[in-house]
Amino acid sequence: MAAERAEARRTTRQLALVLAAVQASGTEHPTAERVFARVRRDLPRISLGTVYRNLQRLVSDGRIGALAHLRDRSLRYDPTAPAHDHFVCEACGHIDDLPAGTPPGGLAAAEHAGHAVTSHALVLYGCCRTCRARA
Amino acid sequence: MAAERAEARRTTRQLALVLAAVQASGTEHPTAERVFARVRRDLPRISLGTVYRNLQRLVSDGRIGALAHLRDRSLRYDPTAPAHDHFVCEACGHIDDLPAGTPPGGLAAAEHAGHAVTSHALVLYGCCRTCRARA
DNA sequence: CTCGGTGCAAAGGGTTTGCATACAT
DNA sequence: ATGTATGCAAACCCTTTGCACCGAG
Repeated sequence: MAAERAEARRTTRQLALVLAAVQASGTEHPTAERVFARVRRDLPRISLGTVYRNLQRLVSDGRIGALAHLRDRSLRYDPTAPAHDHFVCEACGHIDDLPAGTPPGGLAAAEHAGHAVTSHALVLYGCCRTCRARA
Repeated sequence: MAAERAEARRTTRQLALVLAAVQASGTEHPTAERVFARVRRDLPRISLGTVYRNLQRLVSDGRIGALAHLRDRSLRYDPTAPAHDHFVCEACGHIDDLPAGTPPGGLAAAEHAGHAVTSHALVLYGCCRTCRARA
């Protein structure tokens, strides 16, 4: 499920720029399309396919994180690779990172059922600080 | 976010069978395709589009639940409408329901950041009881 | 009789893939 | 030189939609 073989992987301008775009995205959690738009400013001839391929590689190499469990089922990327939870504002769509701290709620129940839990994905929904102030 | 107007909704054989199929699915958490296959046994001429439309309606009417937070981004349906968490076995793919009990882990952090949390989705991943026994 | 639901088929969008070429090693 | 990564475009998958007909109320 992680990188298996370092293999003969080349360092291309495309890969570097895709990584840079995600790293520079802060808390935006960009979609592939958005990363594409950003990288395109420096490399106008890059293709969406290449962006997807590099994004995939960076994720499986553990260099960036992926967010694949949002309610709208969009696929987003995260400069922070280690697993952590997220808060999604239903008003503005902003996605905030949450510290990975506490263990997930259903853990005890799952283990009581005999399952071994190795990871989890948690998304909180609500109205963010900014939107609440605005209302 | 829920049903807004009862309106003039008709009870068709298709709707009833789609509901029945989900209700009979136990803990399978079927995809639309699977519901389609099942309903087709009784109504060979039903179309996938109709299944999707009825599934949508049943969800927004709160008669069944939807699971849109899986890592593989598949969309699944659940006879249990009230929100609850899930455990996914990475070995066999089985999805188990977890009691809705405890509040989610990052709650305190999110509220500390000034966000108002109204709901959440939690999916635990690991190896289920059965697969562990098998190994 | 009405108009909401259905079947069919085509459209959509987001992501992946095949292929010839370009380029990192 | 060697073979990986790229660009392009077509293919894919899953879900949604448009439209004419059907049938529940």
